[in-house]
Amino acid sequence: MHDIRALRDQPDLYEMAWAAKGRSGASAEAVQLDQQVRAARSASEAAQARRNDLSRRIGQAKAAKDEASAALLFDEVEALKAEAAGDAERAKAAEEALRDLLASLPNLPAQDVPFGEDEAGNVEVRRWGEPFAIQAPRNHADLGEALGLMDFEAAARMSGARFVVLKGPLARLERALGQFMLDIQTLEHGYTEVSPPLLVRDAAAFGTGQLPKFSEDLFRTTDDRWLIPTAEVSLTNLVREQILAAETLPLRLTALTPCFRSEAGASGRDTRGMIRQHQFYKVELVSITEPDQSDAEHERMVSCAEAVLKRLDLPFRTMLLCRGDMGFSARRTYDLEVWLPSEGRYREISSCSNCGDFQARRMDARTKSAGEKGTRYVHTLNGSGLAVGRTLVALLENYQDEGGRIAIPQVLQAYMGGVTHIDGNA
RNA sequence: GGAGAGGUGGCUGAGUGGUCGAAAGCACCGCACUCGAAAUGCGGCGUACCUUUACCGGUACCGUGGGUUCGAAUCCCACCCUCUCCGCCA
Repeated sequence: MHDIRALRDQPDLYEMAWAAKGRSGASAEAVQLDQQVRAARSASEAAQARRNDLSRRIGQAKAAKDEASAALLFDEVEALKAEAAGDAERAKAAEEALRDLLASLPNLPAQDVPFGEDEAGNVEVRRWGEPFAIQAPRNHADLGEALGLMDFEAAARMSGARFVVLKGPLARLERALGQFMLDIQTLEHGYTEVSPPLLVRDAAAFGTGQLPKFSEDLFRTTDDRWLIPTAEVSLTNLVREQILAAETLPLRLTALTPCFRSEAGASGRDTRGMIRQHQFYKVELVSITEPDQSDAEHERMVSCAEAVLKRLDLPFRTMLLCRGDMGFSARRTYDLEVWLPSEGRYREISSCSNCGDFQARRMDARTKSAGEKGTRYVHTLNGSGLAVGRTLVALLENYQDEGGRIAIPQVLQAYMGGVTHIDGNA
């Protein structure tokens, strides 16, 4: 959601950002609607003020048993009614139109976000690790199926495409990864573990920016809730409609949850394997900060996500997304991309965004300092730390040997009951 | 799922059609008293938007959205939420 006053002050700034996202003219439209809103509202309020005054005098006349004066005032009010109703209706219509428009417009990128249309415009910030030399690397789906521990067909029989069944040590590896990541974020990075609802209402999905524009990406329940596409929704909405004491910030929250995505616009993409599923586990990181702290928190969050890949010794690079490739709610986003030998390229495994006050406005989440008079909107940040399914993919592919065995990184072995390799006979 | 009770300002809580943005108490802030503190006394103390250099002023808000009325915290309807009891259930 956007601050209409800020927009009023600098319409060009907004126009530039929105034009780049195909919403050219939206800024001018909002300014115009805003003028309509305020004109109609002023007229409506003036009429209402007169009506309130007359009603008050009717009350006084009645109290004084002066029925004649009351009758005169009645007529006066009656005459006002039609006029006032028209103004009120116009004000309401314009307000709704403005609200709907503003709710549909994406966040503005931060100053330092590079220009660019799409993925190609992203900027590599740093790179860590060297891709392993693997002879004729097999992809994770082939490896998993050959091991007899990954079954897409069984999943398809009961659930359809974009689901998978993991078995035995592979199922355990998924669990191990989740626990491992959660332990790092809670024990080492100070995030508080949360076990949140996976079903949320409209208002929550609106708060983080999934609604109203992206409902087709979500699954809907029969009682009109939404399955969360990421724990970002649940964790961020923890502070909705709250006024947080400044000294309690930053809030650092993490959760390991399933995520559900319809992948409506992705038909044909990544159809084979576990890269793009309707359901996957993810460890999510969310920070709630004071406005001037969010940029520093963002860098910190990225390093918290990177730490997991480093610990697993998986080569990755960190990308600063360009304007065209950023999501709806973000003002700056870093993606972590892990090396996938079978594809010979880096693929997204984490996305860390600073949303500024964009989500906070939609949720009405504010902060207040001790001596301070008013309140300010908090800043919200979210990041994957990491996507468990894709990390499993990366592990399989990067740790395979010629025989199709998978080595378990040392840091995970404790979580795997001491298992050092997965070879299918386990 | 059935039956019932209830949602009022930071908190407790009064208010069943007219000057109610809302009593009172607590909390908080200022002043007085005091060497200081406590106690006491006096005063102040909601939010958002509009207008204004400022002062003043206006509008809205008593869970949410509609409705009745000249006028709604108060009456009517729908919904949301909380609590109690019963039923069912991991």
